[in-house]
This record gives sequence, structure tokens and C-alpha cells, in this order.
Amino acid sequence: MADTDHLALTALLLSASTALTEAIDAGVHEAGFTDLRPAHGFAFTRLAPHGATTAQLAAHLGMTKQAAAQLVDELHRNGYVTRGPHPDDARARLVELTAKGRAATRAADDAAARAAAAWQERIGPDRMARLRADLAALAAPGHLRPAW
Amino acid sequence: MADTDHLALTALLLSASTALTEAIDAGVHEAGFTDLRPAHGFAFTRLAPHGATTAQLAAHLGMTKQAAAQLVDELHRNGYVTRGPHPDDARARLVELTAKGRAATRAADDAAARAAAAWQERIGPDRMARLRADLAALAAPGHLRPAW
DNA sequence: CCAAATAGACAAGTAGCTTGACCATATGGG
DNA sequence: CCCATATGGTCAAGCTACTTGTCTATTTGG
Repeated sequence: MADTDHLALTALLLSASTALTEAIDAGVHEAGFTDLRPAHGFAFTRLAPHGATTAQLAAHLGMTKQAAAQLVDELHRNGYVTRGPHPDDARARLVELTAKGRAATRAADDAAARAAAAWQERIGPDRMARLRADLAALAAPGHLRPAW
Repeated sequence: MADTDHLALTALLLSASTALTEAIDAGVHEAGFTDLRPAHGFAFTRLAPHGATTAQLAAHLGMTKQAAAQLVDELHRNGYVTRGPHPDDARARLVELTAKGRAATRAADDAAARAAAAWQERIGPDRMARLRADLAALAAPGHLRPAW
């Protein structure tokens, strides 16, 4: 594979992920959550299972804990998360999604699924499955947030 | 393909593209161009062939022309581009890469090629080619810059 | 038991955009 | 050939999502 092909692949990768993020953001907005940005969505994916501390969120989002705290503040003001005491650590506060937060998460998931479904219509389920498997082999699980 | 698989694909796509951008940025820095950010690299890819006007650059990067002008200013101060008169339009100024700008572009290309080569070692050339073809089918050519 | 690490908060600063207003030049229909 | 409208670029001001730096409270480990 030539270098030019490698370059093409990297450009395509960026283009596809940008389009995807925009599609998800648009879907979330259309669902009525107009005060959410992509960064919030990345936070939600971390909060969804069992909640998280601000520091855990910061690590996951690839930002300082101050920035994460600010983001959590905003989500709290808008009713997407609660902040309670942490069961195992008196220093920490456990941030968890509210029902509204979970609804927004579902809206984002739906938008992502719709985007992926549209892709599948274009390339078919077999190539879609291969694509997913190949990406899984590449994507080192690091920071989730691409700093949009 | 289930929704959860679609979600996995989208997460993987974002993860892979983030890792790639960071790898390119790191490579450019290691090559000595410490005053460049990813957004500059995206600008270079548009400038490389024949130069461009500030407005064209703005459209390509998905930002206002004022922001693009500011970016060009910075590149000019640091010796990466020249700004000359436009041959066909007295309003416009043609922004072109200097030798230093072309060298930085090569450094970015090299880093991208190295990252892709590392991936190819993991999944092999065949899957790599398929991956590229599948991504080409998905990526609508829109804005290049993911607003990092 | 104490030293070092960690969670979080408070304060201040900043980079990289934005919106708004404006002038100079280009374009195209009448 | 005009003139209305669009476009390229600039100047100015403002804002948002971060950053760095410092501090306290609590936990952890040797």
C-alpha cells in the first residue's frame, strides 16, 4: 500500500468521524436537547453505566478536572445530572445521569444508529461488519473526546 | 447489524480518528515544527496544490473568514506562507506555502503514513485496502477540519 | 503515623474562535 | 453601460471552553 493510499485513508477517517459527530449533534438537537454539545455526549457515555467522579470524567474526556467540573456544573444546572456523595470516598462526589440525562443519551444513541444504518445501506451489512472489526483492531482505547 | 454494533462502530471511528490526529500532530512537533497545530495541517492540505484565498480556506476549514485570516496571519508571521496578489481578482490575495510550509506538510504526511503503516502491520494490507475502500464509500466530502 | 497522592474548589488568564460593521472589487441582468 | 447585489478582505469587540496555579479535605501506603 502506497503512502498516498495511507494519506487517503487518514483523510477519509477524519472526514467520516467529523460527519458522524455532526450527525449525532444534529439528532440530539432535533430531539429537543438544544443545550447540549458533543462534549456533553462524550461525558454521558462515561456516566451512563454507574456514574463517575469528576476526576474520572476528566481523564476520560482528556481535559483538566477543572474543565470537567465546569462541564458537570453546566449539566447540573440544566438538569442532566445529579451530584451526590461518593459511597467509598468522602472527598469525591458521584455524578449520575437523571432521567433527562438518560433520555438525551438515548437520543444521541438513536442518531448514531441512524447514521450507521444509512452507511449500511450504502455498503451492505457484510462490509459494515468488517469495517467495525478493522476499526476495533486499530482504535487504541484512549481519550474518547476528540476535543471538538 | 444490531444498534449496539452501530454504536460500537461510531465510537471506534471517533477513537481511531482522534488517535490519528494526535499521532500526526506529535510527528510534526518532533520534526521541529513546534508552532503548528492540527488546524494548520488541515489548512496546508488545502494550500499545497496551488495556494488558496482566505475565503476558500475558511470554507474548507469550516470556520469564518475572519478566523481563517487570523490563522493565515499566524502562518505568515512564522514563515509558512506568503500572501501575494491574486492573478484573477484584485480583491483577493493568494496564500501560498513557502519552502518551510512544504517541509512541514511533508512532515505531517510522513507521520500520517507511519501511523497508517503501523496499522497495516496489525491488520495486514488486504484488510487495510478494504478499510480504505469502505471509508471512501462513507465519507461525504464536507468540511475537512473537525474543529479541534 | 506520617508522607505522598488524589478529589475537588476557587481564581485568573487565554487561545481560538464568533458576530457585526465596513470598504473595495467583481458580476450579471436590464 | 449601469447599477444592484454578491464576494474578498479587514477592523473591532466579545465570548466560550478551555488552561495554569493554588489551596483544602481526605485517602492511601510504607
